[in-house]
Amino acid sequence: MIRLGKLTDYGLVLMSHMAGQSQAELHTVRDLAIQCRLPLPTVSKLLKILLRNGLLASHRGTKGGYSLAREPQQISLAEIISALEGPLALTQCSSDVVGLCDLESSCHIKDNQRLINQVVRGALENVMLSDLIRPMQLTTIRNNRGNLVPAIGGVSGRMQ
Amino acid sequence: MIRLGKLTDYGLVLMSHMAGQSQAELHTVRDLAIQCRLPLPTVSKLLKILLRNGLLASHRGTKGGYSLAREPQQISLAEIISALEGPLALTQCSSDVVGLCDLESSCHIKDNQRLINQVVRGALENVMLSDLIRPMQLTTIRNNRGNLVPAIGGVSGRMQ
DNA sequence: ATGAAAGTGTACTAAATCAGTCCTGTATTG
DNA sequence: CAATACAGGACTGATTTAGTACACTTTCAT
Repeated sequence: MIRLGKLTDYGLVLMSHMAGQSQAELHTVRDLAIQCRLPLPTVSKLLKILLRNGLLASHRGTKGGYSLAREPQQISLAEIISALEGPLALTQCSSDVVGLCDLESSCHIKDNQRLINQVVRGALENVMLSDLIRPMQLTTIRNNRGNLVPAIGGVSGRMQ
Repeated sequence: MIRLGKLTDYGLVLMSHMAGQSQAELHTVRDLAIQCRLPLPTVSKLLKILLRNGLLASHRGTKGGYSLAREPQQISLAEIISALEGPLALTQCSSDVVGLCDLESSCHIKDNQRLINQVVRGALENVMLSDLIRPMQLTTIRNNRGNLVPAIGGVSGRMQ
């Protein structure tokens, strides 16, 4: 359905791992690689990307390492995923040149892409990193059309 | 954010085009290719896939062609996208072999992937093909956590 | 001070995936 | 039965992704 790259997958593993421990704790690339069973250079690469996108904080030198920039419940999957998948958004419209698509009025495609993107992003913005490290349950709510939409519900029921 | 392949994009163009006309109308590959300005073999390939997934009906022989299998408001983007993107779901977990990820209890990754997938799919299941062929507006609703979630609202306001 | 530990940035290569094309076959109509 | 149009699968080239390597900077401890 939605294809997350392997690297993104690894990124989620790493972030989840760090989220499972005290936020301030520093994790070296080496430790993370060992603990998460991932190749070290790859882990390094991922952490750099996550750092650049403001999801991690780093400390250099001996005793250095990475830590989460914010608390797990303040970091959404949308952030992690878009950091790692790049800001690619959807495929560029069939043609960036205008006037090729001469249908009467159709080809709202570009708008639609933006829309689809927003819908998906919205869904992912509501799943937090903290949701990944404890039992979850998927509940449903009704949208303004009356259809059921899946939503995350923590075990502690923060319903309103 | 989410990468739809070029082919999927084309597929949406084709489906939208057909949705813009009476449902029963037959469209030949050739006509669709010309009208949508897409290469004919590619259109052919896409229609075959959409057919196999039950989104189109086909009629062979002279005067044959393709038509929508259902009404546009009965076909969700989730169906179209997953038909074209394949049932790939998310990347297979880092290892299909168990016992490699030896963290205390972490690595709910597999579950999480399923969850993320469900959330995204849920969002896309509520955007219908018919939504793509007329002005739309994106509204928001609150989920059970109190966060705002984007949702599709047709111009005719089918709020409840 | 100095050296070891650890992050930072960039560039490159191999592998996997995707887009696009072609060809051969089958069904339907007139 | 011939023309039209769908059906299925195989193949190729290009793009993207994964993975790796290396040269550099910062920090800490002795």
